[in-house]
This record gives sequence, structure tokens and C-alpha cells, in this order.
Amino acid sequence: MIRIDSLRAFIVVAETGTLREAADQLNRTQSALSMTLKQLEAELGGSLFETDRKRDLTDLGHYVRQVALDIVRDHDHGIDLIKRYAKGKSGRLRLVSVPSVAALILPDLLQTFLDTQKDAEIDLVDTDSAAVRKAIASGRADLGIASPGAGLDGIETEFLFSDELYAVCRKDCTLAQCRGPLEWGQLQDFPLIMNETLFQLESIEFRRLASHSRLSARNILSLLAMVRAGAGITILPGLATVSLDPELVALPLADPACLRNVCLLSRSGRAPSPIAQAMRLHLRNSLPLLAGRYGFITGQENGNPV
Amino acid sequence: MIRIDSLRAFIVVAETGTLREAADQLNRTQSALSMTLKQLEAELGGSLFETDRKRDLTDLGHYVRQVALDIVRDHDHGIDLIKRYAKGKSGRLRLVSVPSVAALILPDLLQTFLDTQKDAEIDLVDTDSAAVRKAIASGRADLGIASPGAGLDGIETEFLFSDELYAVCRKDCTLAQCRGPLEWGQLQDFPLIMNETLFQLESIEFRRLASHSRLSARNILSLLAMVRAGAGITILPGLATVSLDPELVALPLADPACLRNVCLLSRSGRAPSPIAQAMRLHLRNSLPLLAGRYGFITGQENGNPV
DNA sequence: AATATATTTCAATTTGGCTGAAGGAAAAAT
DNA sequence: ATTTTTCCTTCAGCCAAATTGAAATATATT
Repeated sequence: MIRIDSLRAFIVVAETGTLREAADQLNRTQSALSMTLKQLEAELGGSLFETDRKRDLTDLGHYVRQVALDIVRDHDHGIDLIKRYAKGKSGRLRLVSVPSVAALILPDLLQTFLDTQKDAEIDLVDTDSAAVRKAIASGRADLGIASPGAGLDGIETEFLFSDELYAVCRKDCTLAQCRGPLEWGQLQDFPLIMNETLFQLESIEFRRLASHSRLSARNILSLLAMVRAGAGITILPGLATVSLDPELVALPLADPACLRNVCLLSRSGRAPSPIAQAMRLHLRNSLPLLAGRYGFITGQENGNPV
Repeated sequence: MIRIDSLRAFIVVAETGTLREAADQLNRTQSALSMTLKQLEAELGGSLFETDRKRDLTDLGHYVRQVALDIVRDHDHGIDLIKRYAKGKSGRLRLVSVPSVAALILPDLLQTFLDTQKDAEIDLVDTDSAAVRKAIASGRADLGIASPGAGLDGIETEFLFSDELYAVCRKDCTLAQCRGPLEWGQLQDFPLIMNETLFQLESIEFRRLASHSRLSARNILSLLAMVRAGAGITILPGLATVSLDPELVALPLADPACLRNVCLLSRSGRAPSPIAQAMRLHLRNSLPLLAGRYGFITGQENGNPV
């Protein structure tokens, strides 16, 4: 039987590289650790360390360490959930979101949430959609807000809202003079700076434009800096253009497929914690109220379950 | 401390609804289970069941059950990953081999290996012996199959089998008429095309022949093309002559030293990955069975540890 | 109320990890 | 090369914690 404490011990030893130091951290004698590791190795039928000294891990050791880290993290998180629930606390919600939503929508929304759930705690992290999905799939976060995008399995997707895309260019760009929604053709003479949202767009005409793009940026700030510097134009969801640099303008696009879908992601096959459940409801209730303010669409459409 | 076994016990009790039945399933007495649950409840500070009878769960019980299911499932999955990896059932093996072995022996052998190790992945690369040794020494590959040959340090060598060498010439070559194994002398009037295997051969008479050679090739295809074009004769291990061009013939050699040794190479001073270990055993077990088919020798001789 | 079923409690026992001391092997220092 | 130091393993005894079996108690069934 592999005990979880053995894995914990192994992780610490692998980290410190010495039994004695690990023994100190774990408040155990080195002999106890030595025996624990020996037993673990016997169970696996192979060594975890290259020599008696615990400095270098074997191939097996590296693998076990990786998996053990996950096992221990998941385990601790689960136990934590249970204990918090038992204590009547709502617990801590680990939320990961794309920056535009995190910056514009979540502040209000989390505020009202915290008002109703006095003892709830929220960790909010923002990154790009791919990283959000990764965090959810690996269990590092409870709830994610991002574009659906294919990719990792084990993610449950629920549609939240759609956001129209806008072309963004300098105020003095000739494009800024155009009246009415822009057709793809009108963009073709301007260098396009790609960003993550655009990889979702599947329209053929857009793909053609995109194939000529020679520049891309992940971070909105640097993306806009490039546009401001005259490196080209880009396309962004409406939310990201709410408080735009006065040098720049956001122009509507004609193609009705120009939408970014924003979804709520959670790890599938996993019991949602009460607080995650509450947040989910809160989102569904509050988003329609915010829709007018930011001009996005919370239809009854279904999401794109992956 | 909440033990994972307590959660397991609780899950079963919650499922069966009775202590006695759960006790049967878990091979434990009901009193043990009773105490386990009591301890769990003490830890949480609340009851898991509505009454002493285990039929109905409390709210806390329902929640703990949900989360416990996840915890236990994740835990078991992780432990399973580790155990499978440790047994060589999963993971990636980077294998480098000389072409003759890669082409003739490995296909079957890898197939049967993959049959038993369903989740294993193998990268197979073929090159000449020198490159194989380099790949092993540098850590670019886990396991190599090649001639021992001196050279780089840090390589562990284990004898696999010996393969007899044959002279290869055109069917219409006068040599092809000779009966019985050829003596070195009989070859001296024919231009010899050198190849990598021949650098291993240390017989003095052969060295004399070799010193007059003016042509050499690394690639078997071009080597044979030269022989077919009448550029001379060459000498190859039996495995490389298994499906010979119909224009060519392979003739046995008299010198008993005419052997190519094929060895299993691995980086020394390093614990092999479990899958490499599994492959090593598989090779040792399977090669004797193939020996008859391809006419090579898997004696109990020791390898030539470098 | 009486019987049958299910669970708790308690002392005794077993299991298994932990400690501390002694011994051995590797690295560092002389 | 030899000594010293550092680090790890091994072993016997110890101790805590889980388990058992029997007796007591609670809950359902008739």
C-alpha cells in the first residue's frame, strides 16, 4: 500500500535533496524517512534515487514526483473543501479568467458576490484562454472564464455571453474615416496584428487576412502599444475596447460571425463546491444585468461543450 | 488527520446503507467501521448520518460523499499511473538501432512488447553503430542496439547475439562458384568494398585485404548497389543478407572469427527507466526464440563491458 | 411487549510506523 | 593516502493507532 504520507515525504526529500533536512521539515527522524522511502521503492520495484544520497532522482523518481505532486495537491484541496464545508464556511474559490473579463466585469460582480457570501474567499488570476483551460483541467483552479476553444479534455463548458469584435486602429488611420460596419475587404491593405481571440475566428475571408499577418501579441497592453505605434491594426472583443486609448478607435465589423464566446469552465466529472456552485448561479443571474452596460449578448444559446 | 481509508469506508457505508454489509465488502468488522466513522465525524465536527442507522446521509454527509468520491478516484488514478510507469507499462522509450536489426528483428519484437505494455510509446531511430553509441552516450536515447566497438565512455554494454558474416558478390562472379566456406585468400583478387561492420574485424589476414580496399559505403543500399554494379565484393552480417537482391549471393566465410556482435547499449551510471528495463528483459527473453529463424547465436557469453 | 436487527462501547490485541543508537559508505579535509 | 565529517541504513524496542470480539444498547418489526 502506498500511503499518501510516503508520497509527501518523498516530495520533500526530492526537493531538499537530503534526508536530514527533509526530516527536519517533516518533524521526523531520518531513519523514519529512510524506511519510508525504502518501503515506497519496494512497492514500486525500483529506485527513486540514483544513489544512497538523495541528490539525484532516477527517471522513475522524476515521474513519481510529478504525479505525486498532483496527487497530494488534489488530496489536500479535497480535504480542505470538506473541512471548510463542515465548519460552515463557504470556502475559497479559485477563479481564473481572461484579462478583459477580469478587468471589466468581475470587479463589480465579485463585489456583490462577496456581499452576499460574507465568509467566502476568492483568488482571482488572469491569463490567456489557453492557460485558463490548462488551470481548470489540471485542477489548479475551480472555475474558469475563457473562450471555449478545443484542446484539453475533462473540461465542462457553459456558455456565458458573446462579445462583438471590433477593428482597432489609430484615429488618423484612413480606416477610421469609413462609415458603417467594415467588410473584410476593407482591411486587407492594413497589416493585421494577431492576438489570441483571433485564432478562434473561422471565417474564410478572415483566415486569408490572417495568413498575411506577420506580427502577433498575447498581452493586450503591448498589442495596443503596437497599434498606437503604427505597426498595424488589430481586432479585439468589445470588452477590451471599453476604455480605449484616445489615440485609437474601435470600428464595428460587418461579418456577423465576428463574435467572441465567453464560457464558464469547470473540471468535468467533479463535484462542484458549494461556493463554486453559488458563483455559477451568481454569474448567470448578474450577467444579463451587465449586458446592456457593456454591449454583449447573453442569449439562451447553448455553449459549445467540448 | 483524515485518512483516505476513512473516506473509502465512508463511501462504501453510504452506498450500502448498512455497516454490516459495508464491513463485509471491506473485510473489516463493523465495530472497526463504526469507530472509523466516529473518528471521521469527530474530525469534521458534525454527523454524517441522520441517525445511528446508516441509511440516510445528512447534508454534510452528502457533500463529503461527493468530494470523497473525487478524492478517492483521483488518488487511485494517480497511484495507478505511478505503478504502471514503474512496471514499464507506460512511458516513452527512445530506441536507436543499427538498420539490419531495426528492419528485421525489431518489428516483431516491438509488436509483442507493445501488446503487453499497452500504454508504452516507442521512438525508433536507425543509424550506424557509431551514431548509436553517440546517441546513448549523450543521453539522446535510452537504449541502443549496435556493435560494441570501443569509443565513447559512459556506455554500458550487454551482449545480445552474434551474427555470422558473409561475403556478398554478384551471382556471375567467379567467387560464386566456390564450394564451401571461403578462405581469406580466395578473396584477395576481388576489390573489397568496406563498410562499418568490417572495422570491427581484427583478423590479420582480413586487415591485409582491407588495407587494399579503395571504396567504402555506410549505407547498405548503396553498398549493395555498388556490388551489383560490379565495383567489387563486400562482407555483411547474415541479417543484412536475409532478403538479398536476386543478382547477388551471400557466401559463408571460413574464418570462425567472422562474427558481428550485437549488443544492447545504455548509459552507464544511471538507473534505467522502468520501460527501458522492461524492454531489456523482453529482448533477453525473445531473442533466443528468433535465433533459429535468422540463424544468429545467443550464447551465454558475457558482453564486452567498456 | 417481544423478537430480531443494527450499532456502539470497551478492553485486549495486533499492526506498523517511529525513535535512538550503532554501523557503514561516500564526500571532504588533512 | 588517511583521517574526519557528513550522510544514510539497519536494528531492536517502543508506542500509537487501528482492529477485534464480546457485551451492551439502540432501533425496527411483528
